[in-house]
Amino acid sequence: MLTIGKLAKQANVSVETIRYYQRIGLLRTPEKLESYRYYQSSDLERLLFIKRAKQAGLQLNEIAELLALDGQQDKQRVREVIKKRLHEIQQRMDELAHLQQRLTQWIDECEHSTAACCPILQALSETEQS
Amino acid sequence: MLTIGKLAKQANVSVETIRYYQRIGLLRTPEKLESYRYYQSSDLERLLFIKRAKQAGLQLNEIAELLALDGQQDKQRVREVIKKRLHEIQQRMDELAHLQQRLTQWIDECEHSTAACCPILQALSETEQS
DNA sequence: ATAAACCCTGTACTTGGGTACAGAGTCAAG
DNA sequence: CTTGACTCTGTACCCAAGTACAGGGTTTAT
Repeated sequence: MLTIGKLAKQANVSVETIRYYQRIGLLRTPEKLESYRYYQSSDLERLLFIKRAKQAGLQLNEIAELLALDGQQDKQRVREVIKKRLHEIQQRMDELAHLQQRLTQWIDECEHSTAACCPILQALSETEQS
Repeated sequence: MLTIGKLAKQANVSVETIRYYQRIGLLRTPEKLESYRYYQSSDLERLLFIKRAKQAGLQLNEIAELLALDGQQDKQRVREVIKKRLHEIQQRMDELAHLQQRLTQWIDECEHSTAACCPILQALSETEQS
């Protein structure tokens, strides 16, 4: 008899996480059997699917979509979901690269400047709009 | 007489944003003068500093630290703040690069596979722990 | 038989950076 | 002297993905 605590232990997630997934409709909430709810191995499999997909960088709403697709062999749609995520990842990486470049340049300038006042603070205080 | 609305317009931020910065202690809240609060050019400068630092990818708590340092010529500490941010950016980029690699590989496999069932869903359903 | 360990529901809190009101007071232009 | 645009304080809400209880009931191990 798989209670929620044992299910949590087997998937190595917290009970609260499972309840959260239930709240957002990602996992079913089984009927009560004498005041407790009992789970099946299919619930564990689904939970493990979610865990792996999360580790792969997917968001819960995307995982929900994949789970809805599962079993329908809709390869096209699966790829679309993944490609959308890839696009977002690429965008975020581009942004971060820009920030990195700017900050690195500042550090550089600051390290090689002989000015008493830090050029970083100077740059941030300059009144011209970029 | 610079009221909050005019200050907001000059810095091109919303009134609510200014009030938020006041709430978290990033901007001062001037005394009331006959029921309204009036601002000075130093408040505008500080607000613009915040805006620029934000554009440069710094977080508000880091900006608060820089503002506390400002005028003290503490170049060392300024660099430390920026370097810490750079480190976090690098970590996040590494994470994203990993996710990107994994998802790209999956897309590839899925596109070249002739299996009826999508290999992505397969991978996510496999019971072995990574 | 009792206490620890578990389960239930429901609600509030977290982070970061704000946004969105409500309800009341005030200022300025026509 | 009114009306519309502003300001004030205070509170609630947004996103994502949970975490953290409180205050009950239940089951299991000793």
